[in-house]
Amino acid sequence: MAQTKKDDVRTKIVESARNEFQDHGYAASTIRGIAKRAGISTSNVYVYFESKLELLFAIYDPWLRAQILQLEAQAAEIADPKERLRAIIATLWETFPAADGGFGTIFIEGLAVSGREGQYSRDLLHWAEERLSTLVASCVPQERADQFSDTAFAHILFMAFDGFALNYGLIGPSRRLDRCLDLIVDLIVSDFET
Amino acid sequence: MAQTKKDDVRTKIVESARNEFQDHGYAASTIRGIAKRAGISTSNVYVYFESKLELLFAIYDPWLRAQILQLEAQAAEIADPKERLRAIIATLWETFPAADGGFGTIFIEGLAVSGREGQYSRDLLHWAEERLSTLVASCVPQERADQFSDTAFAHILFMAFDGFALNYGLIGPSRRLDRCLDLIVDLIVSDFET
DNA sequence: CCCCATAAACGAACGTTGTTCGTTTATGGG
DNA sequence: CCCATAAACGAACAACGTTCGTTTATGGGG
Repeated sequence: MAQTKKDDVRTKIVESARNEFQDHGYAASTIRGIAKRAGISTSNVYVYFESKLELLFAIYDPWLRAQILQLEAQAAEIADPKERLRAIIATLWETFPAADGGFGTIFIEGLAVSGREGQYSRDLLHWAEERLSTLVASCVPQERADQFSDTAFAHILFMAFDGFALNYGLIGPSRRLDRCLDLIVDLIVSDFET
Repeated sequence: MAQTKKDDVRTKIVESARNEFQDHGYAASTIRGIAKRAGISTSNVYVYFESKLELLFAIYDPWLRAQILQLEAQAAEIADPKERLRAIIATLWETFPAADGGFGTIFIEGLAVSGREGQYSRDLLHWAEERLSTLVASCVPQERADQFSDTAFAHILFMAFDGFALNYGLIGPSRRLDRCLDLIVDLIVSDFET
């Protein structure tokens, strides 16, 4: 009966927004800039996305899920549990904040700026913590398995990810991160060494 | 030779800003609202503070320092090391984000929104981590003292504080926090029990 | 004690922003 | 081949942080 929403327009908006966010961060990116880069009018963006924040989620959700799945694949190839655990946490605290132009950082920025509606990100966070928890459990010595039977540790890791991502955006790569990784890994699998 | 900046005007601005931030958060607070509440004109705020972000720092810096000093006093009265450690981390992850209308949360929000100039907050973060590190060291068993001789653990605690503060602002108090506290404390002083 | 240079204080304005509105234009089912 | 419908558009709205030009109060020098 009328025009229909076109997948290629939606894709163009998403791609344009991803580039703008990576170039300028969330707050400094404008809907006008995103629309211009996509080759459409400013107001037409709102035909496809309700708000700037929803646009960010549309990019971040699949991005994080892909990152987690990729992390699982990489971890599976590391035989030593201690080494594997270190790689997992290093990915979360070091790689993610810096990856793809600091995208982890940009999402945290967007959440802090626009957010007052937790429900959006809650499902994603739970999913990610569940996967991360399973991953961590595979690195923990048997006698401590019961301590890691729920998602509490993964929750702590993710909360700290928020902090590292924020700091990465404000200051840049942390020089103390290696020491933090050594410490947290030692706290968990030190029994293997002694 | 002319009018001088008046301490009571400056104080009124700070008090007004503190109330506005607590009522509406950082991004939703306006300079106009702060000025009106302080009983002065909008532009006069800029005679006393360079920007909205600097105004936030002027409030947050002494606030955090006072909170840390108060934490030190409270911790000193807890004899049992394990209990003391739990109280310290609980204060950082649970009390701080919620205290004074979520002020810890509001600062993280402000940093994420306006921040591109890490130097401002860097000194404060280092100071806080130094104090926190000393505090934590007093709870750690002797045989693990070398692991806690630097600020790495305090840094992790603060990074996670960022996450908990952010989540408190977006979702509200975490129900899983007790489990996280149990876990992190057990990881550090479990030797005392077994 | 009285100026007056100076800077606080002010109202208006600037340049942006995210978002909405009214209109035009393209299109897919009858 | 229509035409109701919704995509697409340009202009406008309301609100923001910040700046500007002017007015007004004041503290040190005569």
